[in-house]
Amino acid sequence: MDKVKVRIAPSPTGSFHVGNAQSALYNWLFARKNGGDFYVRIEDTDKIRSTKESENGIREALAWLDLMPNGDFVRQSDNLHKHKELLERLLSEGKAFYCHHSQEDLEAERQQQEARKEAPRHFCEHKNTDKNKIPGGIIRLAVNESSGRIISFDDQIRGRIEFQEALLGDFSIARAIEDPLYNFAVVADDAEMGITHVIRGEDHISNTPKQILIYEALGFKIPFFAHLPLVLGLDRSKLSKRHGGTGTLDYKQDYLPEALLNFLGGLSYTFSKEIITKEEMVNEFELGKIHKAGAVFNVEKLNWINSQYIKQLNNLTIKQLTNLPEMLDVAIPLITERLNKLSDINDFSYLWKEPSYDSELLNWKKFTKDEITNSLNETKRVIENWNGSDKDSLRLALDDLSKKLGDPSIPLGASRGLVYWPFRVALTGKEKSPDPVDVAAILTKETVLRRIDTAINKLP
RNA sequence: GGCGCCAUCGUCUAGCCCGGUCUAGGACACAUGGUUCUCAUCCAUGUAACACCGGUUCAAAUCCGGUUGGCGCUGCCA
Repeated sequence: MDKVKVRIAPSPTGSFHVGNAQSALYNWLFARKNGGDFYVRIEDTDKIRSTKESENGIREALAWLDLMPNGDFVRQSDNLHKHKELLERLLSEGKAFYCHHSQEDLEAERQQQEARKEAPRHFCEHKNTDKNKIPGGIIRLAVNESSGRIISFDDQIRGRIEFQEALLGDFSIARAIEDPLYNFAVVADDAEMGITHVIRGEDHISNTPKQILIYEALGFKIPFFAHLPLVLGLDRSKLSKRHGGTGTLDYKQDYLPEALLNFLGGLSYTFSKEIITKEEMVNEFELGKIHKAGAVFNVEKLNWINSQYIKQLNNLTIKQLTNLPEMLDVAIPLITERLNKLSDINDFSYLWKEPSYDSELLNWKKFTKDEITNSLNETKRVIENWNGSDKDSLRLALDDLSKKLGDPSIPLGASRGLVYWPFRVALTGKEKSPDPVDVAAILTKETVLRRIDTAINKLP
C-alpha cells in the first residue's frame, strides 16, 4: 500500500473559507491517522483573480489552526512547465485538440441545447479536422460522444457514483498551451505529487468524471475520491459571503483555534464526545464515517464550545489573548465563567477602569432615592470597617445591613437587593455582573470607597 | 432545462449497513424550577423530529420502488 498523501487545494482568490478549514481538518486528520502526509497546494491558475494577500491569508489561517502541511506550500503556477509538457503530449497523441469556436457560438449552442432539454455540452467537429493541432482557441479533451460508457468511482464517503461519458462533451482543459484550466491542472498536480486520496468538497463531484478521463488520457493512476458535505448557511445554501462570517480569520479575534476546530470537526462527523482535541479526533477518525448531508454553520454551538475552552484556559494565556497583562489572577475566573467570545472581555472593563453609567441604574425595584442613598452611605460605612480582603466577613456585614434596612417581615433574600443592587452598580456600572463582594475584593478598598462616593453624588 | 448529491427535534446528530430492545437517545438553543440582589456557572425538568406515498414483512426510522423537497454543478472560475 502506498503511503497516504492528501492535500487541500485552495485558490488564493479571497479569504480562506471555513469550509476550506473543515476540509483541511479532515484531510489532516486522515493523514495523521494513516501515517501519511498532508499538503497544501495553492491553486493559482487563474492569474487575474489570484492575489498574494489571499495566499498569505491562507497561511495565516492554517498556522492559527495549527494545521500545517508536511513541507512547504506548493504553488500550482510553479508547475506550469510540467503542465505544458503534458498538454503537448495529449495534443500529439490526438487525445486533446484545439477548438476554434468563438465563445458566442458556444453560448448559442448551449442555449439551444437547453431549449431542447438536452444536457449542455460541446462535441467539437474540429477534433477530426486538420485544424485540431493548430494553436488558437482553447484546448479540449477529446471525449467519445457515442460512448455508452458509465464512468464510475467509489466515493469513500458516498459509495458508488456514476456518470454517462456521452453527456460530458469535449470539455475544456486549457486556455492555451501554457495556460491550463482547473480540471487539467488538478489532475496533473495530484499525479505529480502522488496524491492517494482526494478529499474535497461535494461541489467537486461533477468534476470527478472529467478528471477521471484526464487521468486515463495521461495514463496516470486514479486516486481514491471522498466528497465532503458542504458547510451551509442558515438558509441551507452553501455558506457564502452574504451569510457573513465565512472567512476563517474572521473568527480569530473572538474564538480560540481549538474551539473552531472542535466545532468544524463535529459539524460533519460524530466523535465520542462534544469537547474533543484534534489529537483525540485522530484516534477516532474514519473517512467513511464522515456524514453525507450538508450541515448548517451554527454560531450558537460554536459559542458554547468556545466558552468551554475559555473556562479551561490558564491565567497567563487569558492575559495574552486579551492583551491585558495587568489583569489580576483572582479576577480571571469571574470573567471566564461569563465569556463566550474573547472580545466580550470589554464588558468587564470596570475591573481595571472607572465605570460610566446612568444614575437611574442605581435604583432597585420601587425604592426611593433616599432609600438608595441611605443604603449606599451605610454600605460605605461597612466598607470602611472592612479589612479589604475577607469576603466572608464582608458578606456577613452586608447581610446584617440588609436586615437592618429591610422590612423584617420579608425574607432576607428579598431585602438584600436594597443593599447589593446599588452597591453592585456603583462598582460595575452594570445591571448584570458578578457578585459585588467578589468585585470589591478585586478592586482596592480605596477604589471601592471612591466608586461608592461617585454613586452617591450621582443621586440628586 | 440537464446531470449529480442529500433527506430523523429549530440546529448538529445517535439509531439505518446486520428490521423487533425506539412510547426514537444525546448536544446546542429555548422554556420552567432550584441556588441567587442581578448575571454567569451548576443541577433538575420540559417542549420538540423519523418529508410523503406505495411495496416487502408477523413487524420498517431501519429493506425496496416512486414522489416531493433542498442543495450542488452546469465557465475559456476554482
